Amino acid sequence: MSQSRRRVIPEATVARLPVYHRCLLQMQAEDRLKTSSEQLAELAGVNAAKVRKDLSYFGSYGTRGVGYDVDQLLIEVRRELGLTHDWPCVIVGAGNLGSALAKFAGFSDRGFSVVGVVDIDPGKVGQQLGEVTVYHQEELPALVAERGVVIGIITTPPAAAQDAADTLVAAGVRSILNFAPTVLDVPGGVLVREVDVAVELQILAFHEERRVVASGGRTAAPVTAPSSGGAAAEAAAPADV
Amino acid sequence: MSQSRRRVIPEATVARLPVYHRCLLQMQAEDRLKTSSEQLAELAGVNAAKVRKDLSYFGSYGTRGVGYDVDQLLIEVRRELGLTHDWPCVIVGAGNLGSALAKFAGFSDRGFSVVGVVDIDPGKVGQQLGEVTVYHQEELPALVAERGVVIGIITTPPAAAQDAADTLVAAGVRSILNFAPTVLDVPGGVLVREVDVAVELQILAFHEERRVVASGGRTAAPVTAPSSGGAAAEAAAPADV
DNA sequence: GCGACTTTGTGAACTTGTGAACAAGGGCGG
DNA sequence: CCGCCCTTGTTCACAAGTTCACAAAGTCGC
Repeated sequence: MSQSRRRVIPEATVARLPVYHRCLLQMQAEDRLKTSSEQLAELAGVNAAKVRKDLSYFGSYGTRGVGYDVDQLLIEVRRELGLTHDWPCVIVGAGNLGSALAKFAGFSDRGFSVVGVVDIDPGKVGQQLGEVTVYHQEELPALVAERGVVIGIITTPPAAAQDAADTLVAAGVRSILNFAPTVLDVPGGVLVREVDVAVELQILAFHEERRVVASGGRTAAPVTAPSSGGAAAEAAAPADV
Repeated sequence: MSQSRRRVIPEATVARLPVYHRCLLQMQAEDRLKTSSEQLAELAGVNAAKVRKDLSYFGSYGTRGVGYDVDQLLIEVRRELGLTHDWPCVIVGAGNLGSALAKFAGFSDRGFSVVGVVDIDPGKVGQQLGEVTVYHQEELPALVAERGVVIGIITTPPAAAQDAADTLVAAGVRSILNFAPTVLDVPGGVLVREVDVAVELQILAFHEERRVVASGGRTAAPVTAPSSGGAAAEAAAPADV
């Protein structure tokens, strides 16, 4: 009980931890040894109080009057995010996006390794995408079992996404990152995160449209669309009207 | 005043509108004429009450006892999202991801057209990515001005992202979709949405890690990580324990 | 050593978002 | 033409998340 008392980290905080992690990595790369909630907030684009509260959820080791030790905080955040070990992922769908992600080195250095790409098209099987090989989708269960895959990334066309999800779930994968524009129907216990580029564009379009209406066609009117919905960020600088 | 009375749509609702839009498109494709908040909720993976409340914000035309007319609702949602006209976009960064997005047809049919890709690498200039040509980044202002670009999509490496954003802003773009893992510093009035694959994976990893801890290593324990942060979705089906 | 200064950690108000419950209102059968 | 039934639109209470403000706690200069 004593160890699980702090163990209720709000989702909103969880979503920000990776950003802090990234900022801390950057600081470490710049040989910065100490930092403050103020600095971290600046870099992460959030409020300083929020940073402190977020960090306090897992009992962080800052020193009052001084700040945080970059290395130590990084270790804490990394542990909290489970980045102390490697996470094997599999990509379902070897189309444009799947290929791009497979070749992309951007998250292999952050604890995630793509152990394989699968596709239902036999013509794509055997292809080499960066350092990753394309297998047939039928081999997915074997891949999951042998390589200990825990996270599945769906980059199929929407019509094939549900099937991809079913295959992943059947193979034992319970964390899915879905790039296909479909709401997946998965059994309880399976966590899905949706990333839909079109949705993001439409949200931008909404505000853009609103902007024109609100300003009567002017071009430099500041919008008032505060960050929400997970990924929005509106610059807080004073408008230069 | 009478027309701007309803004009306060919460961000959370805005983020869901594109999903409803997608579901309605699907219904229309299936020649379904009428629908209910219940059906729409099922398809969109949300609560029925939420659907009704969301739709009521822009004074929707449902009929009590009957439901919503698919075509009409689609028109309303489309207007609200500003999808009645085309949104010209430009992609900055012709790497793996930028190329994939340029070739991707997935949002051209939803009102967004990529009018060009720009890069700082002269070696990439002139390439053809699907139906889009790669230009030099210096030509971005001209592209924006001539083609009326309103949305910029950044797919550069993180180190180049801020420069890309500055270039876009200088060219007059005020809506940016940022795929680079960096928090952008933009002037007031510019809206940025961040999409970071690594962040998404890390959020999944967090819950996966937590799952192991919570269940003592069991494999089928349902997590309790309700949707939040914009893109999370946990299956609500009863766990088959 | 001691006081002033700095920055954390947190309690509490406040805002935003959600889910349930229900009254209002329109269609349909008789 | 009337009443029943169904689904919307809305209200309300609660949950989640954010921001402020300040006490606790540490360091540094003198």
